[in-house]
Amino acid sequence: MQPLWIRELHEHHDEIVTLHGWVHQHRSSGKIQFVQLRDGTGFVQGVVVKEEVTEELYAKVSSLTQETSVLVTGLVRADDRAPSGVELLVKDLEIVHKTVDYPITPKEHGVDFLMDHRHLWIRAPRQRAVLKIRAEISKAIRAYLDGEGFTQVDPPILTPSSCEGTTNLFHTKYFEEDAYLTQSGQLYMEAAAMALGRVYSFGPTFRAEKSKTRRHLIEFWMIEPEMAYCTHEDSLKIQEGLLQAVVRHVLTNCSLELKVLGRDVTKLERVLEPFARITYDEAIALLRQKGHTITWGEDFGSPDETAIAEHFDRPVFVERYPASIKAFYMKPDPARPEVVLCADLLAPEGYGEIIGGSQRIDDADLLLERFKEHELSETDYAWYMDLRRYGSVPHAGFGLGLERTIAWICGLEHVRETITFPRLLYRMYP
RNA sequence: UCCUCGAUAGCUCAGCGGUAGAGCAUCCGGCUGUUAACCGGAGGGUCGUAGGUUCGAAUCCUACUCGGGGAGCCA
Repeated sequence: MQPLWIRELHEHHDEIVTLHGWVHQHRSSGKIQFVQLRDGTGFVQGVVVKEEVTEELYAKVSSLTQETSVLVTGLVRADDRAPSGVELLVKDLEIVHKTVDYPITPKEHGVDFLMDHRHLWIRAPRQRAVLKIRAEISKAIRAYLDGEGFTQVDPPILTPSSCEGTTNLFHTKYFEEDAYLTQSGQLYMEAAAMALGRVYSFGPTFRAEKSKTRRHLIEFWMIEPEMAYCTHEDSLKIQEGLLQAVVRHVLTNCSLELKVLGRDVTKLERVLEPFARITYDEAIALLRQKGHTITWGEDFGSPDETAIAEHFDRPVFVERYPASIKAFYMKPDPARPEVVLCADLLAPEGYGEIIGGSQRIDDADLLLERFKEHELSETDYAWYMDLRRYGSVPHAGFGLGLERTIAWICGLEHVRETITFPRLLYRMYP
């Protein structure tokens, strides 16, 4: 008999079917046994009644251990007493591989232990739910951007130098030359936008920072859209539309997973309303009002960002920062050159910055000036200057942090659970 | 790099100067509707490592190792 997936069971009530999967849990009550079976698509309970099966089958089921892989044949029937509403009355069972001493028991475990067993931990219902939602979020991001006329472009991962010149990069050799793992594909995406109009990258990014907080990974994924003939305002509309589409997609397609995670969906539903917006100036005033000591021209610290985000029940754009604390390529506000046309999007509930974006400098002379101010090599960036020499246009773009977005939507304590095998400070195993 | 907390049974922890404990997991027995099942029994430990104080150290002190949370940096 061709095995079915558990997610297909609802179409096979009162039929004899075969499932293939793993024993998630096993309970015995003397003359009746319950086997929780999982196959990656869902969970279902198998029931074995002693007086209805052979002694041999009953004994075989008695010997089942957690995570033993099995083929199970039985009758599908609805039963309110079963956790999923449907259960399988077991008629036959074949052990594919017997598991002995599975390390992750159905009790509490510490983070260190779980991370050491990440390759097994991902089998747990909560972890499965997060990875499932991650895949759906990725899908929704691509669907939205593709629908808005974007083309996916893949920038290089090995780069000759830093894109923004600030953070520490992972160093490696490129034959005789020095090379670094990318920390952002943005500069390349600007070139791609001039070729294809609207583009986005979707890939891994590396930061060799010794960050050790719930919001940081050493290796994480970023989506970097870049748009030609686009202003700061246009970019904010795309950012808002993108996140709303993502949240809407998750709410409609992942309700089971959100339930497993215990996520308060009313907080997510609020995201479908227009986002809050505040300028850097207003944010400084707000922080001083809340008792933070900060003066105009200083960058926000982590506690500052949290305080701003907590003030709103939706994501909030903080825009127009002082030019002096932002990246060299950001375009000054023509009405107020001391600030730049940029915005960071802070997620609600303390999940921090999930988007950073700006309109880029399109004037060659101004960009050259910025190179000098930041002591950047004109020869290294000659190709980037070319974009302002040959048909320069107003353009803007942003970077969306995938893992922070997932952590926020799933309501997780830490970004490390949003990726299958997180690369963390002092942790590269497994 | 800095601040802070921690390391005791396979796992989660209690014990905080006087012979090493519990729950879960494992094994054995019982139970016909379990939902992290329940009930009874058994096995299981150089208390992270190295020094020091003390009649006596898991417990106090020092250093180191490993890890958690945070700062800075950022998505």
